Amino acid sequence: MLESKTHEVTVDIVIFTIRKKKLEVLLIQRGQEPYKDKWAIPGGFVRLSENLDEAAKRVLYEKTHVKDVYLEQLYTFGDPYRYPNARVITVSYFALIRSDDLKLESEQGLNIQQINWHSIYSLPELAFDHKDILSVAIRRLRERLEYTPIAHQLLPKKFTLTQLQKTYEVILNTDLDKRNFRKKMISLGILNEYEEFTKASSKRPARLYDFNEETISSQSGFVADN
Amino acid sequence: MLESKTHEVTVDIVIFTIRKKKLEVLLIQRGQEPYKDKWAIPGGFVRLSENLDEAAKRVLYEKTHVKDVYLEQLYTFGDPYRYPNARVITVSYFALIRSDDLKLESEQGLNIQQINWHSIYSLPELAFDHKDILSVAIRRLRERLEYTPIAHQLLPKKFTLTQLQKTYEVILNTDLDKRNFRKKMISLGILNEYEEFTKASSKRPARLYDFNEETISSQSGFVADN
DNA sequence: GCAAAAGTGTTCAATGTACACCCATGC
DNA sequence: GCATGGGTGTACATTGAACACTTTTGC
Repeated sequence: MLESKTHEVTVDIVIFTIRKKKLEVLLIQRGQEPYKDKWAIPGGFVRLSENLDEAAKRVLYEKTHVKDVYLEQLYTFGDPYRYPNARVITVSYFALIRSDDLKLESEQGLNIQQINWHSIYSLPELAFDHKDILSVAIRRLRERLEYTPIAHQLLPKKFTLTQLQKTYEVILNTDLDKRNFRKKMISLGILNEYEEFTKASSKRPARLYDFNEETISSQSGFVADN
Repeated sequence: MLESKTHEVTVDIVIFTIRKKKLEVLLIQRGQEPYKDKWAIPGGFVRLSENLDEAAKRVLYEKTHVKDVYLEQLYTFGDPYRYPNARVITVSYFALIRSDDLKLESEQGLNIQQINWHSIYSLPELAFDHKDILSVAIRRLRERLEYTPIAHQLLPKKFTLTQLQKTYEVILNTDLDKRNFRKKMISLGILNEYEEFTKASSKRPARLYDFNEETISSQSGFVADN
């Protein structure tokens, strides 16, 4: 029934970004069987010489050419039938990137048919058990957002409180109260406030902030980042 | 440097209990190299025919002869050098059992040298990266305790609020206020109150409670339990 | 002067924390 | 009657939620 005699181990990486005011995930359309033409979370085999975080980092780089991003291990999927005709155990990760850091499509080269962002609310049919992986990823992302400053991974170095709030709203898929949100963020003491302002677009300039350093570095309980 | 050409996949299971008013973990003393005589978390290879939860359940059963316990996947460790001369990727789990469900030592048979409970505060030297696995497990256990009724896995079917509180205190390694603890637990609405009382040991009898069914079954977000 | 987004405080409810005494039983 | 653990309530501080108007700018 199973053709392979060994376990193969892959990493699959759920790559999130915010684009067009939506939470989107990067998917690749498969060029061959199984699940030809279905969309899949980017992944690849773990090499014998690398650890899991390194494998995830490498695969992420191969697919997106971005480095230095938030990467966190999620969960390991190993149902014997998740992958037809082989025993493939996959260690899933999630990553956050700024979508404009990524020069998609263009230099992606040859045999990848399609690589594209998809809103998490209108997903195509996914290959394998990737729907499960994605739902674990979304849950974890939202959890992290509440307790850690990961939002900084999706924002420019300096940002306005409104930008920050929009990021939270998009990820959590709710509206937040402006005053309460600002009060909360400021009281957390994780932001630096600058005397710089957006120079404007026909409205009142907004003050710029960033996350302070200690906050960012302490965020990584189980993060492979560097 | 690495002898193996393939990944081997194991599950390692951090098995907790409360014994002698301490949080303890089940360890096995290794009989051969590598790490001969060092203590290790129980584990075993994942068979091609079984999924990860099943593998964990099986290994747990083989080592302890207990079934129907709380089991939750923790994290996957895959450093190429974590296991000498082989590439062994391990999916870690944690489990909770009532220590008196386990008839240790006796019928454990032949070639296991030693299997024993160890307080998490006075651990022997551990093999491999098992210290890391254990610290992830402890963190996760404490997290779960705050949000889910896993404590019922460590208690008799019916228990007193004092027993419940002691369980929390031992796991969290803090003292809790009796009145606040009771108020909190009762206000959560997850307990059933009985008209039964401990018949006593020279003090006032205590009322018995249990966790209500829905609570217990909904606890398993990512639990392999049955 | 007006459109558009930035910025700001108070009230109320809910939740968490600190804390000390009486109760029921077995001996 | 006393030792042992069981059981209970109140006051205060902290946190989260609801809510509307003024400010600054570019045009």
